[in-house]
Amino acid sequence: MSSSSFKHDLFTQFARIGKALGSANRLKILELLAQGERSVESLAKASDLSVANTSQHLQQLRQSGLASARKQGQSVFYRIAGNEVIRLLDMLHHVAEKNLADVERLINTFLTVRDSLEPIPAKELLERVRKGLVIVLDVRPREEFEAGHIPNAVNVPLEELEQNLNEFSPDQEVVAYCRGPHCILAYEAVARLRKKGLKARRLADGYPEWMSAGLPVEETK
Amino acid sequence: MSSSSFKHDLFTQFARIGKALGSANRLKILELLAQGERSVESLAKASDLSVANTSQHLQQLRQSGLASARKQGQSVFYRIAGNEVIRLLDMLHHVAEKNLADVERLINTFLTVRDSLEPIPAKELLERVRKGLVIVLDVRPREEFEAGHIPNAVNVPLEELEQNLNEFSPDQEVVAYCRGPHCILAYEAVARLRKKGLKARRLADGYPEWMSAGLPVEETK
DNA sequence: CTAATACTCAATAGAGTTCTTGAATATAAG
DNA sequence: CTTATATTCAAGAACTCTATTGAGTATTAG
Repeated sequence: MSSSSFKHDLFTQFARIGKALGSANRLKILELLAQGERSVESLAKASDLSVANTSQHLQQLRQSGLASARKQGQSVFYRIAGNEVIRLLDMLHHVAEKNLADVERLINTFLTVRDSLEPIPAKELLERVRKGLVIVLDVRPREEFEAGHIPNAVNVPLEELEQNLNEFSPDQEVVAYCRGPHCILAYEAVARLRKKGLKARRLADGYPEWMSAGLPVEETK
Repeated sequence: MSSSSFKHDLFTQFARIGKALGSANRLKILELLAQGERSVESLAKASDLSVANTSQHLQQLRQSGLASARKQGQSVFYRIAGNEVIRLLDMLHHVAEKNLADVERLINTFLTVRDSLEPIPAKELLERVRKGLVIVLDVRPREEFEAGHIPNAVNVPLEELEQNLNEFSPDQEVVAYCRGPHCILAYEAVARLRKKGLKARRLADGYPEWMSAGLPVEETK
């Protein structure tokens, strides 16, 4: 059957992508790329790898169709190849949270206070926003925020959160969200806010889910 | 920052799943599992690997949370860990089709006749079914078919297609579908039908998309 | 033109993965 | 109790992947 060779070739191609997802360092880099375009050096610094090593990982990501690159001057800027890659990463997180006991444990121990950990559902958030009870924090990159966000949300990309921590009052509850329901940015924002003694929670879903649930949306023009 | 160790641990866990997806043979096995529960020996035969090797791959799939197992008598039956795994695989196919030129080329050369290759959109199919112009072929496993399918569709799981090829008349157009829009089962069904000289096309989307588009659905009780 | 910067390339040691082989274990059948 | 069947385990050869090192290339700044 000639189909078996076709199938084998096809699976070999799929495996290229799988392989690219099979290294913690590469996933770390992808996560950074998902926050926006970045140069090799900046990625190397942020992921704590040597420049040469980072460059090699980036080339693998490019060859497996997960990232693409643009040269400007002496710098090369890499970015996520498309939205489908972000959805693939989200599914990866989802499967990990659901099927790997270690992951659930990790997340729980990191977010220390167990009982206030529950993510807030979209509908509940909407009511509380209307009543002015919570500040909604959007930790996605600026461009994504501007393309559409939850009404009255404040945009503080994760990188800038540290510098803006003082802007939040300790009495006000903060609800953070980002892309998917498994987006690590939101987890991390919550963790950092809590460390500063703030009341912080996560939105149960991310922006795509909010949008496709038909909930109100605001755009920056 | 203690968060960096947390993040590293988390990515290491995610990478376990990535690694599991990073082998053509393991993906082949997963694809078989996606068609239904199977024993180690049967998987070994179907994927043309030694039993010991298959067993090792299956253990990796289990440890990475992609598959689970059940022992019955002297056999061990493995199955896909959950629906989220099927969606993960679908996203993997999607990214591959979209971002790897090799994959598009492969699919096109396999489905030989380029001009009749276009998948049929859901709405068009619905009309043609009403007029009795096409046979709709559901190649998913029996249980999934019974849980819900396109009205008047015929269920022939891919494994049984070869034996039932004579049931189709050469004048009747056949439209095959399965799970997601990137499900390989449908591609393969179309290829096999065409090889027999039948007029075969693929539905542009899979059953989940058909359902969530609010199109009519039939159940076997 | 020279130096500095940003990145890639090539070679390589060490670690990890794959597949094979043969033995070990568990269950069922005679 | 013995044998057959289905699966797993363990060890090892061949191969692939990762991170490091130092050199090489391209672009900009002085």
